[in-house]
Amino acid sequence: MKPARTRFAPSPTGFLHVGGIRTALFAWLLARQTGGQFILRLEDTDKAREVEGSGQHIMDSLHWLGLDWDEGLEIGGRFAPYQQSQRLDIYKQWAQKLVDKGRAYADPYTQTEVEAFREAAKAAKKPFLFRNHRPQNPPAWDGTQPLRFKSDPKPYEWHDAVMGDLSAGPEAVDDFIILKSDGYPTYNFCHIIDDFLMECTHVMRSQEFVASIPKFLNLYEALEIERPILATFPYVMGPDGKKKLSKRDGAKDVLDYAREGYLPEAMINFMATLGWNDGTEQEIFTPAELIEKFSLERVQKGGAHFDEQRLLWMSGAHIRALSIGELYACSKEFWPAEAGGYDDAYKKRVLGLVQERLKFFAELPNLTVFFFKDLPVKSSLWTEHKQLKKLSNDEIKPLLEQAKATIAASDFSVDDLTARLNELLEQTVQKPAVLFSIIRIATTQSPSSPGLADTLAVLGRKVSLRRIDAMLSAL
RNA sequence: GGCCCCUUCGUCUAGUGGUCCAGGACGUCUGGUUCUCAUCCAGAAAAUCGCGGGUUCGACUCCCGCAGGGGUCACCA
Repeated sequence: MKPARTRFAPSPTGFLHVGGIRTALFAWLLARQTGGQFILRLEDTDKAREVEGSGQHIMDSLHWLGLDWDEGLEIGGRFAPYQQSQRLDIYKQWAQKLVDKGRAYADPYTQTEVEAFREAAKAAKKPFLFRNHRPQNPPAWDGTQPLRFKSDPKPYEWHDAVMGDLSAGPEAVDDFIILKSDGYPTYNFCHIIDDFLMECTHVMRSQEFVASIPKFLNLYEALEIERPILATFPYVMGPDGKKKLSKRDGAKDVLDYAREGYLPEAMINFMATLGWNDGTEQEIFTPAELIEKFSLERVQKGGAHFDEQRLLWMSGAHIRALSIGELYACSKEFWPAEAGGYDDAYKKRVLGLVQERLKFFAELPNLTVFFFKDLPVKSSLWTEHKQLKKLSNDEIKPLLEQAKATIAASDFSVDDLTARLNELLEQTVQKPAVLFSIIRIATTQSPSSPGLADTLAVLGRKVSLRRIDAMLSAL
């Protein structure tokens, strides 16, 4: 496959959610797979909608996920600048070419007048076509009026790398504004210029643009530029309902997942398999595998719902696949405050015990506090326990005393602890559900914990016995 | 309303005329793994393949119609 030059061209109107960044991911995947380039371009031509700081926020999101770009914002490149607001002269030149060829004209109407045309069309239940109102003798363009493309309506058939063969009639082609009266170009115009100048081989974007593609096709012809490969992605849908994932319906900022301690490779895996699969039964992919196996042809045509459960499962699966060293490196910012005084070796042992129950790192404090801090005695743990609620304190106390003696005699290796605990089971003729629960609750004061012997071994003699004593005096 | 697109278990999907009374995964449920939670293992329930017509010996797969859903018809991208 020829090296692909793909691009991600967001507008700085806020944060990126999973739906938006999946588009970036697919474009990146293709560039990496073919040994091509991935370009990051900022489409900041709408000053009104621009949100301060979102350019940086978008870059942060891409950085976190490891979607690195070869040209574009921050780093520049052969076709700099990569920010459309700094390329106004370029668009003006290209627009002038169109004017010279008689393929663009000044729009003489006021916005109110155009709005009236639109209303009339709507009332007549007809699609609005500006070209039906194309002026006979448009005024000379002086830069203060919007400049419109003079279209050449005709039917089109084209191929989309994802959607397949598409077609539309001439009614899909209309005169649209290419330069606004404020001097800024519209997306419809400048993305075509930039993609051409930046030598993009593929234009990958989401579904809302399909209806405009005939217009773009018409413009490519007028500009006499070869059109790139088109690839249109379906939406990522909200968890319920039929609407696309959107900020106003609570879609999260991708960086929220970073803050909650999801692994970037898990997010990538999740996003990639939302609407794509390799045809095998493989579910878990590393980024490298994705680069190798991704293909536009296997992207679904229909929208896929965002499934939080699946994300959680996938995140846990990626966490489980990490070595302790890797896991530890990722866990740095998520430890409970009390862990500050403990050394790396201790924390790694703790991590080893919770790795298989961790779904994302923000869960770390809840899962591990008791390894760092004596928790207050919590009576509900006894009263709500299936087995223990049937026992009185007088029944529990001697068992815990015995357990204390047993544990005190141990060298606190997991094996020795296990062996002694098993002996105790026989001596007391208790079920593990009773005996182990008593010890577990006494030493952790938590509703759940890793296995008892493992937990005690990490806690150590001093802490274990201290907590048992505290429990004993509370009973 | 015109035009365009989409439609397989709750969800993500496999499936390109017979190997599919539809396979996998998430989730759910059941059981097991000496305690809890999780992991892991085993098993179960779960899709009349949107509906109706064709074509064919045979259709989830091809054709036609319909329905539902979505998109679009901005000096937003």
